[in-house]
Amino acid sequence: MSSPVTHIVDDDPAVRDALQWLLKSRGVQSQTWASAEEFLSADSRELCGCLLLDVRMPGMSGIELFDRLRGIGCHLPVIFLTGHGDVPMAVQALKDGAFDFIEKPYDDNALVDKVLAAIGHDAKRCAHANAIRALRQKLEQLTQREQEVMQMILAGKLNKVIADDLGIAMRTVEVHRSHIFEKMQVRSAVELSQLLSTLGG
Amino acid sequence: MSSPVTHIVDDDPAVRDALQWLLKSRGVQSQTWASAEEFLSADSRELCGCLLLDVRMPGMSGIELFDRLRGIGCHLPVIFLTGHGDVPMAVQALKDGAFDFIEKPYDDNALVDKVLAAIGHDAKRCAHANAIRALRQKLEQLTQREQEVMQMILAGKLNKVIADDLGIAMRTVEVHRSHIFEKMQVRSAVELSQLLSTLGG
DNA sequence: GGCACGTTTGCGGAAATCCACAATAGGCAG
DNA sequence: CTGCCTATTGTGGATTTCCGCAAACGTGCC
Repeated sequence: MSSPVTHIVDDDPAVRDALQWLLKSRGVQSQTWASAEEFLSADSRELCGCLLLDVRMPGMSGIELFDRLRGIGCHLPVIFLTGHGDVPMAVQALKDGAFDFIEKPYDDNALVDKVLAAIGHDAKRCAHANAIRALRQKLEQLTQREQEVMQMILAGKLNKVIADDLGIAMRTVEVHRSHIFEKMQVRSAVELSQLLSTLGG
Repeated sequence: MSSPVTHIVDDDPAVRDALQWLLKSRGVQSQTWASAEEFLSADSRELCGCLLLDVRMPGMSGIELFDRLRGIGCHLPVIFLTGHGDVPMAVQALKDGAFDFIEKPYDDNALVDKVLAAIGHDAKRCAHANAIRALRQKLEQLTQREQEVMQMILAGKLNKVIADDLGIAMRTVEVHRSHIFEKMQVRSAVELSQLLSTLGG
């Protein structure tokens, strides 16, 4: 897993530098982007850390970038920065899943605290995302037939019933079952069920 | 399950009446409370619907009431109303789990929409809470010993292992197992695992 | 054609689960 | 004291699961 990086998106070079300097002085790695469009061109789905986003920018606004990112499956925690934010905008942003919304001028310590909180939050998210990814990888190792059988196992059906439903011999179901457990690296149907339940959590 | 009610907490009788009238005209049941203290004395944990809360009130503020309610296990969705809200306050409220934050003067249609959204949201929460309650009720039917055995079943242990760990005969474990399935109304360890996984979801 | 892989099936046995019938023992309420 | 609940154990059998050994068939690749 990559180390957390705070991505700063602001059209003003002075602001970018000030933020980067502030974060660096507290030991927080950061990377700057001069526009929403620039950041969008990066592969943001793989990133870990957080996103410091100026609301008002020429071209694409921070809000719009936020929406776009969510649309393409990037769930990096976003902290908005704005010079003249109004309550409805802040409320909407947070309801849409923004992590925080800060008005300029900001307090250095408060901002760093929020960034650290966002990074901490994202660490959990990334860990969970990695667990999900590993699980999907295992699931993809299963053949079509094995996935069918697995569903029926999770439905609590006995091998005999599964065999009847699929119109195959019980022995075949047993073989599939064995392969499923092996590939999923579990030793019982209960473990399998618990492993899969982490997906829908 | 009780039908949803919007609880209005505001010290100004005119505001309370206006809100109640507005909601009634849209078919939304409501109940008014003249102060935070008054609402706190109600058994708010059993309520379904939402909470319209004035931020600034004599005595306990809306924000403080909100915190208190969360503290005592009331998770009714809260919509704050404020005459002169600032961004930091709105942000903090939403981060603490408030459902919405509206500035006065409010738009009637927008407010009703938000109330309806909150009520819809709470319907799901109540349904889930009821499921949890039913599950807890079943769990409480289990004796101490049965709960121990259940944990070990969920850990994927075989009856033989459970018997060894508890220092009792395998037959006894089988009896417990049977009782557990009966009381929890499931027919296999897999179903049990899935039933319990709804708790941690 | 040969080879790998997936799906299928059978045989037979070890191990585990499920269950009815039966019984002992302690705690607790009426 | 009696009845109910809980925990415990045993016997014996039906059912199910788990697994090694063996093999047949089709698809797709080299």
